[in-house]
Amino acid sequence: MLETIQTERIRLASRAELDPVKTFDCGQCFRWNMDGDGVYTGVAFGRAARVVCEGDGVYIFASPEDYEQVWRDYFDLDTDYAGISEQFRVSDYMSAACDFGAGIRILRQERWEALCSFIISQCNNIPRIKGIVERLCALCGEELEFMGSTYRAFPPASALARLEPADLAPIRSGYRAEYIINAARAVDSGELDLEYLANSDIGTAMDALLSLKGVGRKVANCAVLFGLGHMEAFPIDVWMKRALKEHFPAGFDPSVFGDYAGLAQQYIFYYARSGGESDV
DNA sequence: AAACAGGCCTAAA
DNA sequence: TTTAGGCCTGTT
Repeated sequence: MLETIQTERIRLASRAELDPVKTFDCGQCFRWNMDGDGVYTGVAFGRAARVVCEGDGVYIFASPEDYEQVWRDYFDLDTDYAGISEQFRVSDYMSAACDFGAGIRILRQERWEALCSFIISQCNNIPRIKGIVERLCALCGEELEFMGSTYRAFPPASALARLEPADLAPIRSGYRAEYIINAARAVDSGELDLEYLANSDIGTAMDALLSLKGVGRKVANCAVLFGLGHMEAFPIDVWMKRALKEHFPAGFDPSVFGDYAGLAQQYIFYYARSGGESDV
């Protein structure tokens, strides 16, 4: 009998500050699922939680300990996104993107989970990425109980380092299996120190990640932005390429958006993906 | 049925 | 330094 975790309902933020739908469905994370009418349940850092909207507030069901140790930081609640995004409004298009994406928060995800998830993401769409990640967790993630259901933690690098690529056949990740195992071994052996890279400059972190087989510029940028907390990272995928070409025809340098360029990237990306970019 | 996907790798100019 | 083709699996 597992011990029951005492969950409480804790206010996270206003809905203006944190929009769960945008935040969980903008493509940055893969383990939050809508259970119905705006209720999301997810797992991160080996803890499960449920996020709900009520009135103009967003609340989380979690233990107070988990809130302090995990969720407060995870949702980046001490950062003023609205204030920061003022400097992104360099054009009508950017203003529209900022307004459209208002409420998105860059989740401060687990380092290894972010790296591994974005290795999986290459040449895949979100439903398939989520499917592969769930099967990976089912294969070797630790079980946890939360509000009457069983969930699985994301497997640590050490658990995957022991496996061979062929062992990942059940998760159907295709040619990415080799990349996953290889990266897990690099992390597990200490050859790739993600904590160190989270605390070094972004260039150092990028160079280290790019040395991994199966990690190119796009995946590395996502890993440093979503997993290592380097908010100036600016991942450019096919959607971003299209949007930037159309709205910054003279060329584009992410550094114009400063230390939080990654947030600007999410606004542009989310806006482009929802098809609103042709309006301006 | 064949092409293409929220890249990356290798080989070859 | 840029480009083409292949890669697992899944969907259209």
